[in-house]
Formats: sequence, C-alpha cells, structure tokens
Amino acid sequence: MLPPERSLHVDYPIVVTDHLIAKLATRVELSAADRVAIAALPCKLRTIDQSTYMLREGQRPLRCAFVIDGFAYRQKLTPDGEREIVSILMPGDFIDLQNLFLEESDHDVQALTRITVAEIPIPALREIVAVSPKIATALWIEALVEASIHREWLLNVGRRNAKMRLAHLLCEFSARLRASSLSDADGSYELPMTQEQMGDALGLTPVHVNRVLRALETDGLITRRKRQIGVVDWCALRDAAEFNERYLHLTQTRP
Amino acid sequence: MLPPERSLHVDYPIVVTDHLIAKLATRVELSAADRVAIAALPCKLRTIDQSTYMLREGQRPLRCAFVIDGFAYRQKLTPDGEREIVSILMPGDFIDLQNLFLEESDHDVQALTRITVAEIPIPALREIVAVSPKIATALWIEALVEASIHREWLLNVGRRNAKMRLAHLLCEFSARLRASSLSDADGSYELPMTQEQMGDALGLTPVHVNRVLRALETDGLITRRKRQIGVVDWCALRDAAEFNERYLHLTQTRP
DNA sequence: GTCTCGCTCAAACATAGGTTAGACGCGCAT
DNA sequence: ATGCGCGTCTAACCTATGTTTGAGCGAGAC
Repeated sequence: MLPPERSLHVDYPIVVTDHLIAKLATRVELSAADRVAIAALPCKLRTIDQSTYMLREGQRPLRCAFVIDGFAYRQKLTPDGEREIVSILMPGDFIDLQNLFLEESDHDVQALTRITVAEIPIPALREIVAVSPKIATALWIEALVEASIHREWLLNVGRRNAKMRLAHLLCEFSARLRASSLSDADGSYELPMTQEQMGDALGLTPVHVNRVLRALETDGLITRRKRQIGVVDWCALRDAAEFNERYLHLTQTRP
Repeated sequence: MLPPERSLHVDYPIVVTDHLIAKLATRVELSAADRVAIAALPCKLRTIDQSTYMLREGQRPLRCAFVIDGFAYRQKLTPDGEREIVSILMPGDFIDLQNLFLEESDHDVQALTRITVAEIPIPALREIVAVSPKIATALWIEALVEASIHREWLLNVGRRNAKMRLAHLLCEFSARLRASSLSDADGSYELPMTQEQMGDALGLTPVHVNRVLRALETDGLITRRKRQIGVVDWCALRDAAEFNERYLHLTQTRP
C-alpha cells in the first residue's frame, strides 16, 4: 500500500520508533526498557490519501494511529447533515487513544491532507500500558491534553464571536506547530483547511469565515497568500483571540 | 471540616468504598485484591456548600474527588467575563481525573448544589493506577467518556439551534440520571441549574433559554414545576434533540 | 409580617451571523 | 486548449439570538 514517497518506508523501523520515543519522552523520562518495548511494538507505516475516512462512528477500532506527517481531523455529524470538526490532528498526535479502552467510536476521523501514520494494534498498546507505568503516564497525558483542548474549543464556540474564534484557531495552530517545530521561523505556516472546514471547526458558515478572514487581513493581523497564513502581529492576534496557551499543556512533563 | 450532616461520616469507610467499587465495577471486573486496594485508599469525605469553588484554573490540585451526592460543574472563563460551563458532574463522576497527570488545572470546578465528595490524594491514586491494570482501565474509561461528552457538546453548541441544544441537554441529564438510577420512574427529575447556568452550558443567553424552555413546554415535550422537569414525551424530546446516547458509552465494560 | 435577594418571565428593539445565489479563478484531466 | 470542479469571494437580504430593561414572585432573614 505504500506509495513511493520519499524515503520513509526505507528506514521505517528507525523513523517510527524515533518519532514515538521522541514524543513520549517529552512527557516522561523513558527507561532503557521502555525504549526497547516501544521499539518492539508491531507498528505499520501507512500513507492515506486526503479526505479518506480513517475511522467511522460506530466502528470498533483495531488500531491506534500515531501521526508522522500530515493532518487529520475528528468530526461529528448531525442526522440532518450538519458537521462539526472537534479536533485537528497534527504530526506527533495520537489518533485513537479514545478507542484504546472504548469499543465503539463516537466520531469519524478523516484525513485532512495526505497523511502518514504509524498504526499500532490496540492489544499491543494495551499490553505496553499495563506493563510500563511511564509509557502509560505519557499516554494519559496525551489523552488528557486533548480533552483540555476540547474544553477550550467549547469556550471558543460557545462564548466568543466569529473574529475571536477564528483568531483563536489561528493562534492554536501556530502554537502547536511551533511546539513541534513545524512552522517557519517568521511565524507563517500553511493552514491546510478550506474555509468551509474552518467554519465547521468554529460553528460558522463558510461565507462568514471568508468575511472574517478578510477582516483580520484588513486589520493587519495576518497576511494570506493562497493558504499560507502569515502571522503579521502575533501579540495583536493573540489579544484579539484572548489566546492563552495554558490549555495546551505544552510543558507538561513527568508528574 | 465535616458539617453535622446526616449520618454520612459515621459509616464513612463502608459507604465510600461501596460507591467507588460499585462505580469501577461497572467498567471492569475487579479482583479481590483490587477491592482491598480500593478499600485501603486514604480517602476523606467532604461536604461542600453550593457555589463553592472546588478547584480554580491555574491551581495545582492535590486531590481527586469522587462525587457521592450532589452536582458540580466545570467552567472556563474568558478574560472579559464570559463563562462557558463545559461539564456537569453527577454522583458517580470523578472530578479531577484530568489532574491526575496534569499539574496545572485549565478550568474551574464549582459546586452546583451542596455536594458530598470522597477526596483521594493524587499520589495514592497514581500508585493504585500503576499497580492495578484493572483499576487503571476503569479510570481510563471514565476519562475517555468525559472527552466523548465534550465532543458531543461541541457538536451541540456549534451546530444545533437553541431548541435542539436545550432539548439535548435535558435528554443527556435524563439519560445519565437514569443510568445511575437517580431519576424518578416517570422520567421526571430535578434539574438543579438556573436558566443562566443552562445558558452558559449551551452558549445562549438566559433570556433565550427562558423563551425556549417555554416553547418546549408549549409543544408538550416537557412540564415544569419549579425546577422539576418532567419528560412528557421522551421520544419526541429525543427526536427534537437528535439525541443518541451512544456518546455516553453507558454500556462500556472491560474491553 | 415584611424586606431583601435571586430567579423567572416578558416585551421591544438591535445585530451578528446565516442564507441564497452567483461570479471568478485556478489546477487538472482529457 | 478547453472544460470541469472545487474553492474563494461578494452582495443582498433574512432571522435566530442577543440586549436592555423592568415587572413579578417565592424563600429565607430578621
């Protein structure tokens, strides 16, 4: 299934292990045994096309995916076709931690861009969690941080106006990308979402997203060239969004 | 600190243990050793007055509380004073699982009614989680279910209109209370929230909550006597809310 | 008993954001 | 090179929900 894409599949075991270990090591101090256990995980690298469903509501997931490259999102659908995007997943995020211990998915996961993930069978992950308290802790932290982001999004959608919401989304993107060294030095980055998807993440219509995006540009807070977003004035954008990155728990390490 | 309230503190060890074990046993099969370990937890019963803050954003929590009786909620505040209620906590819910592995709280917790909780020191809880995979799994499930509820609320606030939102909140309350046998047989229950609090949970203003509540009553979906909500036509209410209890994962047991 | 106080309820008016409907432009398949 | 499809952008119009304000009312304090 692997398309001829860069060299990822050539040095696969090393790359995947490195990514996983690097991620978990930001949260806890891994012992040598932990590292060996992670390296021994039977994970499979997979590249998935844009828009492909990676998981559907109601399904019983068998694998947990760790994002190596690209973006995905979680969405929930209303019976009458409304959509809400409830999470954006970036390199370094785990996609199915919720399904580690829940048997039936309560939402869909869809590839936002072409995406490469490492898939770990759920039983193997449960095994390692039962055996290594350090690794279990690191995964707990990841899951709890995602819940914290959900809470901030609830505040965002429930109590902020369109301009603040959008600015907040842009700030969060910027902060998360910066935290994983994925944004350019000047703070600009590529936002791989359509305006409709942004609307679905913010509880807005695409035409209103368009209006507000223009307003942010006119106000001199951002620049846009195609989908490349440039943060012109980080402080102003942060203030416009009332953005405070505490909820991302970026510095949370081994408690 | 215990006020002279009923007899709760007299038979405290048995009551608390029973509640905790009963809760965890709905998720996993507890071994005899697990039960002993839970019984040995150094927990403290505490009753807290309505409106008291149990935890504040930015604080480092030292204890994890398990609700025995009464209600609480999580809230997030905007710098300019807007509030969003992001969770309602009922008997049988854990209040600080997020802070089991995160050092700084990202939200406030406030007592909605007079509430009685069992407080477990975080280190003791971490200890038991490291030692018993069963108990760890049960707590994982609790935390993951709460994240799932966050997601449903995001859909609710982001993509449903006021009537559906409110109907959805009422359905969730009803379903959760029923699941812990706390509602009356006829499906009516006491909703201990003011209309302003409902608004804050739904991203609405109190006056609009009032309008919609009236409309739901006029439509014959509910009755109200003071704060007692009667569900007149469960099916109609469920349909009006597009309510599907899957996201509550009520039947999720030992995976 | 009556005085607060907090909550509910209501009406009149204001607006942020939704809806509908196209035009435009760019990349890609043929 | 042409046409198609998807995303962006705009404008005109509409409505669900917010805002402001104040009256009613029940429960507890004294």
